[in-house]
Amino acid sequence: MAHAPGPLDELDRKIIAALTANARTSFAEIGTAIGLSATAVKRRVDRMRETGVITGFTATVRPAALGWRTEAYIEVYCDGAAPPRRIAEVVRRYPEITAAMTVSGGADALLHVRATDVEHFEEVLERIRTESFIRKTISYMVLSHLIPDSPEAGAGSSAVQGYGLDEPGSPTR
Amino acid sequence: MAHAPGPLDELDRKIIAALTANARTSFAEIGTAIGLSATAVKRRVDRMRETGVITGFTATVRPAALGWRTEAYIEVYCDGAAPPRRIAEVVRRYPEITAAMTVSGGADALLHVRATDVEHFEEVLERIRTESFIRKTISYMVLSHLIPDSPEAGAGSSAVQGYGLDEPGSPTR
DNA sequence: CCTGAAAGATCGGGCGA
DNA sequence: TCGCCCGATCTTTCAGG
Repeated sequence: MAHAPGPLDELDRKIIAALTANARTSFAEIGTAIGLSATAVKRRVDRMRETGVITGFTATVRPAALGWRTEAYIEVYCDGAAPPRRIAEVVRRYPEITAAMTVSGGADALLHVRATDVEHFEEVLERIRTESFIRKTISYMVLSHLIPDSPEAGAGSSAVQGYGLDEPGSPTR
Repeated sequence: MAHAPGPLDELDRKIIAALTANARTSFAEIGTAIGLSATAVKRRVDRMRETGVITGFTATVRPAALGWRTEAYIEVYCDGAAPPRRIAEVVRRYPEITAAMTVSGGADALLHVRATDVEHFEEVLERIRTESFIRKTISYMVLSHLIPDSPEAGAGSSAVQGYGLDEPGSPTR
């Protein structure tokens, strides 16, 4: 939680590369790969967590396997003074909203939404549109991913995920 | 790599929740938490990796700490027949493009881009705009994230990340 | 499908260079 | 900062219900 990132050397970067490739790689294995002892690797990892460079370790899951089969981005246009704080409060109430940010350009905010299916998405969209300060929305349904593994992880400062128990109970079947 | 996801029971979901919260949680700990032996937990995790439910384990990193301080979404409008395959090929050549997808709505594709700074982003954008089939682009610079931890991980079927050694050599300093 | 046992690897703290 | 040492814990395979 400290905040003194301090420059990372090449060893730190290699450690990060190893851990992003596989978060469960042992410190010993990383160590032999980069010419350091397991202890030294662990210390560096601890320090990077301390300073907020590494914000966590997470399993990546195929959302469809958990029942989230629909994905969309929503541009949000707000009334006059749209205080980001207000938007943030509202947005946090939706488990379907997995990312939200203010943006420059036409829209005030951009939301990333996951839903079980199109019906569910429509329901979420309608709920969002009734929020007091929202003037207009434009939705982009995601059709297909062009990059097999779209990282995007750590877009904010991710540490905990936890989409999985929120809503859908129907696996791939 | 097999593909027969087969329904997940509640135990599987709890294991996923534990591993997304912290990918380095030991099987033993997960086991005691959900009332299973470490062996049983491992077997279930192995199976879920096998069937593609869990696609990998990754460290989440604060991009700014690695030198990626600028983030944007780009709507791409293509000429006439815009074959997704063609777009995918091109898009894969850009290390700065961390996610790309085809979308319904006005635009043909939506790109997520990370750059070291605004100058770098402008340079990337200009390169993208010279691609043969692109007619028009609209950029949204990300100003601030409204959800502290925007998961988004596993948007596709993530297993490896690896942004970190591609370009920027300048840490936080 | 599960548990339990056992061998080897890993973790994590302490200590000295 | 590092590497080495060591007890506790974890991983992984195997046998058995």
